[in-house]
Amino acid sequence: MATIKDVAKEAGVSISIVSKAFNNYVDVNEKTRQRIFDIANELNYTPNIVAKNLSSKKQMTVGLISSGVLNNNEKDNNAFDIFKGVYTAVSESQFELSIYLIDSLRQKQKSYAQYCRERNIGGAILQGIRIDDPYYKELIDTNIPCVVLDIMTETENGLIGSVSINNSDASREIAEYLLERNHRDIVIIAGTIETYVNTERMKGVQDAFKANNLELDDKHVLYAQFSEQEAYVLAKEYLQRKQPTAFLCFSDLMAFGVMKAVKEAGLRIPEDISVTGFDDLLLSSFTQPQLTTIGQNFFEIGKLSALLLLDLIENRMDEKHVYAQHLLMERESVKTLLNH
Amino acid sequence: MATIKDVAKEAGVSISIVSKAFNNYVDVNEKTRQRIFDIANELNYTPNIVAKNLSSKKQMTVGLISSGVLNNNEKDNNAFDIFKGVYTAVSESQFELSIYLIDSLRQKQKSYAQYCRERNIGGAILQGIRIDDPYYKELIDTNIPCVVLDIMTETENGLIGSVSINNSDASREIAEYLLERNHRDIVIIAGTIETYVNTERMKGVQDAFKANNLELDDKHVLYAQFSEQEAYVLAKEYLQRKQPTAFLCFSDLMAFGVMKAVKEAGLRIPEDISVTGFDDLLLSSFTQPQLTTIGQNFFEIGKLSALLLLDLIENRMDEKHVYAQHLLMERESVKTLLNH
DNA sequence: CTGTTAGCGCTTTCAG
DNA sequence: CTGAAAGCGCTAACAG
Repeated sequence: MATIKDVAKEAGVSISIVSKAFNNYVDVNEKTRQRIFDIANELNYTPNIVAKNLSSKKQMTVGLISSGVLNNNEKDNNAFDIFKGVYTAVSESQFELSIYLIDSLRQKQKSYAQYCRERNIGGAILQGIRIDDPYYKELIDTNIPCVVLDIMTETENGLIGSVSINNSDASREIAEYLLERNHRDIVIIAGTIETYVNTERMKGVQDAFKANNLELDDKHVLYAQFSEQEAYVLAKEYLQRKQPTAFLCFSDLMAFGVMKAVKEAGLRIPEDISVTGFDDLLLSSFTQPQLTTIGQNFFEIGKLSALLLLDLIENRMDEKHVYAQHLLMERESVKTLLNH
Repeated sequence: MATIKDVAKEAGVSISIVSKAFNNYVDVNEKTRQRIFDIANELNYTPNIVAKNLSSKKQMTVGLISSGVLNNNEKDNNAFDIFKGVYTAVSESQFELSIYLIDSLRQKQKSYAQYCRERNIGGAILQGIRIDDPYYKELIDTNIPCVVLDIMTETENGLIGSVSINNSDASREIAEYLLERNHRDIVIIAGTIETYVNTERMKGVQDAFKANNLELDDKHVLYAQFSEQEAYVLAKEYLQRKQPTAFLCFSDLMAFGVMKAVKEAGLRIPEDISVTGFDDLLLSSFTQPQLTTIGQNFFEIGKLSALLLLDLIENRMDEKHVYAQHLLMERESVKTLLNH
């Protein structure tokens, strides 16, 4: 393994010149630089990132801290798309990417701050983290720049950014979509209360109702913890008592559960009951019927968050929250009702 | 940021003792060790992995080099499962994981060997790599231990392992499955010729045919490059001339293409034509009809390959090729024909 | 333009 | 059991 020393010796210069040559310093004789490169090439030399990292006080790696991936529902590979987006953006920068997957099942989980300190991590992207996660708070309170996905942070630390779609807008759109089609008896399958995403989506629904001079009754809001199974159970229960014209679900996964319950109740979608989702999972275009839902581009979200993080690290960000685009994917699970 | 120095000073010992305490050396006074830990805790000290990596000559990180992930078909998230498996195994070891995603579209791609050298990588897992990849050859020729997935390596380097299902066995099984159901007019939708996986699967089919005293006609083998679209085109073409009783496909993706062609030809699956796949993608249980195929546990494959790599690195491997389990997933796309 | 020197934070002999 | 010292491969002043 050739080191900088070998190159320096072979080229008959000091190692600092070699270092400078490789770091594009201008004050290096062009001929010397060329000779150094030739020799480096010949020796198959390439600067050691680990050493570089240690000696330059700069932190050259960013972390992607992701919770719930390992024990995730296999139908949900959004995390993979986010990862690909992050990777793409980071690999085009000078930074290295380090990945830390958390798993509720895994005990010896170390604190995120410690994880970062150990690796000289200069900034992190947090995904799937709950706002009440103590490690999250701890990390935010360090001065490590962070970008969080799908949660809104409440600290006044200048180094926090966040990326998400505009959840309330998206939610309002899909609620209005149902309202325009004359649905009035809508059941909301919400996720986990007190979650940022849930709050925003709730707000969107309420806005849409208000805009139509309607009132959203609490009894029509069911909290299914973003779980397919839970949604299935709640919808099944509900259907034994009443039959709404539509279920508006805060995630596709929950919509799948609802669809199952509806079908088991002997009802047809969308003829008897309409269903909408949120996320646009891969499977959502393959359900029977295909699910009308809100599409998020997770690859893009990953990319945006990495870009935002790099901006934060270099202290030249314009805005701290960036919204990713969303799109109402109109498919087959909603029926237009007759106006009466 | 507390360093080892701070801890040493605070504890009134030399840094070498602190180092030893943290590395579980036995020759450290138990009381000293305890004091060091207490102080470290108090100071929020945690050893810096980068420095550790540099000073100890040992290589503490393994690489996952993965090709074709970024521009992959979105229906295919096997790479993600492999990744999760690798991550799981590596995170339970003392090693760090570094990921390198290649993309045919991406030019400034650096050689795998260089990638490893730059990061002090002590061993790598290669996924989605083609055997004729020049960088692959280069890496294999270094003495860096490697584990390759789904290809068989031909070098005599003692530090190469490989992991895959037993492709010829699996292929034979699914061919026999069709044969047992009295299919005799079978068209093989093969992948890319000269590919390890393809060769093995071909062998399996041939074995099954031979065992039944049948001959496989070259005219019944169509090479679709593992592409859904290509398979669709070839099957469509073929169906204009002849109508086999079954299509045996070397990947689920190609099976999807075939299914589309069959349906477009106005034929029913499996009533008119049976179809089988290979891989068991998530979608394969959601197609109409559900696809009978060979299931691979990619998470397990990832885990196995990481374990094998760690073994190789520590020079205590028993075998160089490990087979992962496969499973014939019997679903709805094959019909049993009447014996005549 | 180039070389010297002092680290980065840690591990690892080698003495004591 | 403990400490001093050399060094991992590189960067970054600071002189010249």
